Amino acid sequence: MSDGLARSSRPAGSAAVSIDLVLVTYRDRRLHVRAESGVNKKGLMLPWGTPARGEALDAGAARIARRTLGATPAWIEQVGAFADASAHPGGSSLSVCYAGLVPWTESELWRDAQSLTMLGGRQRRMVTATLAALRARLEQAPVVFSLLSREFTLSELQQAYETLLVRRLHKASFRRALQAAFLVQPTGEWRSEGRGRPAQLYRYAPRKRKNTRRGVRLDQL
Amino acid sequence: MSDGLARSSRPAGSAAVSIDLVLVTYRDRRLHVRAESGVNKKGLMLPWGTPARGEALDAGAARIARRTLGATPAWIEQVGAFADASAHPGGSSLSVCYAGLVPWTESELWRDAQSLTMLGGRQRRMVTATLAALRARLEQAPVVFSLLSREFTLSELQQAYETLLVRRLHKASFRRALQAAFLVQPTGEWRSEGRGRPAQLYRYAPRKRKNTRRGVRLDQL
DNA sequence: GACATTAGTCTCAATCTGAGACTTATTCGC
DNA sequence: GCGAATAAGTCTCAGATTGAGACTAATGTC
Repeated sequence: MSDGLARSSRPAGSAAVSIDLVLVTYRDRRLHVRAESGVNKKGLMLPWGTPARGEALDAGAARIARRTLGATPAWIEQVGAFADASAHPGGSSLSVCYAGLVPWTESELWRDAQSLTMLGGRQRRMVTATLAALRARLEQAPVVFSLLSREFTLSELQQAYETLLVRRLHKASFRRALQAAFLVQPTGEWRSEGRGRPAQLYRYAPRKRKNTRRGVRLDQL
Repeated sequence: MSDGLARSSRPAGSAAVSIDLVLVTYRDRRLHVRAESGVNKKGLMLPWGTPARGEALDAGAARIARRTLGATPAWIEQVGAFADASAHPGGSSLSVCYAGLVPWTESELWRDAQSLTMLGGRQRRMVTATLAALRARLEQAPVVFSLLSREFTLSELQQAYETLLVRRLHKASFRRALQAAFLVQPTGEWRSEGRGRPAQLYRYAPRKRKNTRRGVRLDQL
């Protein structure tokens, strides 16, 4: 039973619609999500808005993202529609959730993705669904590269993958796969991060390569 | 610019919402989608409905699927929300699309998934998105098994995979992978399909097995 | 009974993978 | 300045995985 739908005085099939964003960034082995304090200072809420007249959903999501971040996310994609009983900060009964990925920028508004218990039920579910969707999409779209700044070290890249996958990867294998996929290009510059040998900087620069279609994987079913 | 939204006289952010189903089945190396003739006998339309008061989206989709098929689909999952300018048979401005998978049953209403040009623009996009989503989900959820009847031969199973992936698979490799994944169980019965050696019948019966986590695949990026 | 047809199996070479050790380059503590 | 600590980047190797293609098995057709 959807409180939102029941509460409204609209005809059945008509609903107050919101567009909600899960803006994700990565830093230091942690994912962060943009959230600010809620309507009446109680709890937190995700950035959200309402589709303008005649505005497509994607365009609306991009607009709200720009309003929130001051820039368009490196990657944005719809996660799905959510309409459960739990309340929405704007009182909408149906929310279309979008994931937006951006490189880290300094801000108070990033919250650790783990500790988002202060979100409302619907928005909390959206965060969970978004993170699951990102993990599932990892191998099909440049999700991880959208989370990093334009130049990054291979260790950073690997750590970002490890964070999203919640498991460790083998260094040599990871780099071998990366090399075989022609995904990155060294910039020629190096970054010295405190102690240890300086790391080569890379840039995401995917190049065409022959389609290596392999058999189906059935082991996750 | 969304005609649907612009046309309506509702306040911004309020929209007529529909739930649209892409009911998919498989037979004989072909995918089929349920569609019937449209509102004024013009063109085709997907089964759709309107969320009931206080009804969750998933529940609504299941209800419409039952109404259409007389039974609950083997698998049902949301594909996403669609709200573009193109018209919807019910005039809704926002449609939440669900994919529903069922084994083949004889009916006039199945249309070849390729030749659905007579659908409206929005619903045509939904079909495309659904098929893409199914292909992407193939390795994470028992998509293919939901398309087949309870008992099937391994050749049928492989052909269904080949249809969804739009490429051939190697017989021995496919069976090896299947065996390693402990996904199916022979029923002990055999089916003689005209000429050729009879095939053993199998049933989908996934068994627990140790998590074989492999490195990331980067070659699809 | 020969042949076409489909199911199911087997072998083998090539490729891919993960473990772990190894080399290189830098900072830190003294 | 020097050795230890630390992190980047490379290498080797054995074992697992893969695809090609041949091979055997069981059935219907002529």
